[in-house]
Amino acid sequence: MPVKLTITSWNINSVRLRINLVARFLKAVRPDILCLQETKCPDDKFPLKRFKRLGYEYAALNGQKGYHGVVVLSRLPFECFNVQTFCGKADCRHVAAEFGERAGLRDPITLHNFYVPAGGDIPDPQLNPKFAHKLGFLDEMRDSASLRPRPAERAILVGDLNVAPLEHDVWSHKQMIRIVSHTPIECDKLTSVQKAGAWVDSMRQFTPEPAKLYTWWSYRSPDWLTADKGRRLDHIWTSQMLADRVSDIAVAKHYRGAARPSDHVPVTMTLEL
DNA sequence: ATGGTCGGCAACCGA
Repeated sequence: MPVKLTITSWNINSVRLRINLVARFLKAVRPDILCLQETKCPDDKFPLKRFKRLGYEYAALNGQKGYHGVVVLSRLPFECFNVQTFCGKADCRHVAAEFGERAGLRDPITLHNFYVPAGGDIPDPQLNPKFAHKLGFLDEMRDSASLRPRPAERAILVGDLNVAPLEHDVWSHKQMIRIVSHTPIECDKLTSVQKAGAWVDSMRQFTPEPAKLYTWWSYRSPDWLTADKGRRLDHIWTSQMLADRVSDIAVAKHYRGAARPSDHVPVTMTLEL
């Protein structure tokens, strides 16, 4: 009996400010699991009750005051969750939840939710410590044993990875090549993370190049829709084992046009298990 | 070539 599982990743840029927008999305799409980034909310102030009322009873929280913050919210119970830190910082940029028997799964699935550092404006690690941090973070991801699923393992990695690695993940490869998020060094490092864990890029499985594919449009462009100078900063990867179980990827671009939107839009994956 | 806009949180930092 095939079982459908849907997972959404969304950089919400303050979960408290946009709780009504999130609620609207959940009522419309009803994903089984919602992974948020940039919640900007300490765990003791997280609007758990609102999510419970919406049907999302289970939460794996990793938040902090003011900056960063990730969470996995779920309608299905998970077995356990854990967090990883990177670059010797306490930043809340990762949480992983293990879905298994309690969620009705015979074979368990590990779900990683990431918020990779944006890296500042100057694409030189010598001049810009924020860019150095981003590169170091990607190196640690590449080297992390928990991000290298065994061939038989079922794992998913989602999040705002803050890198648009492919030529058609940006509106103009030529004009973006010196802009942080699309410089060769960070694109190569993200590809190394992917290679090290043999991860499959689900979004590009469904929309191969040369089709343009974006998940983010800058707040600084009032005509974001017509200019359409987007970037694919958000990603959904699966382990080899799950790659042929992905039946759909949906980028909900219209949420960028909402009142007081996030600059990122939700990306939803459907799995047939 | 430059500046354009957000959110948190209360002067700027991070994006």
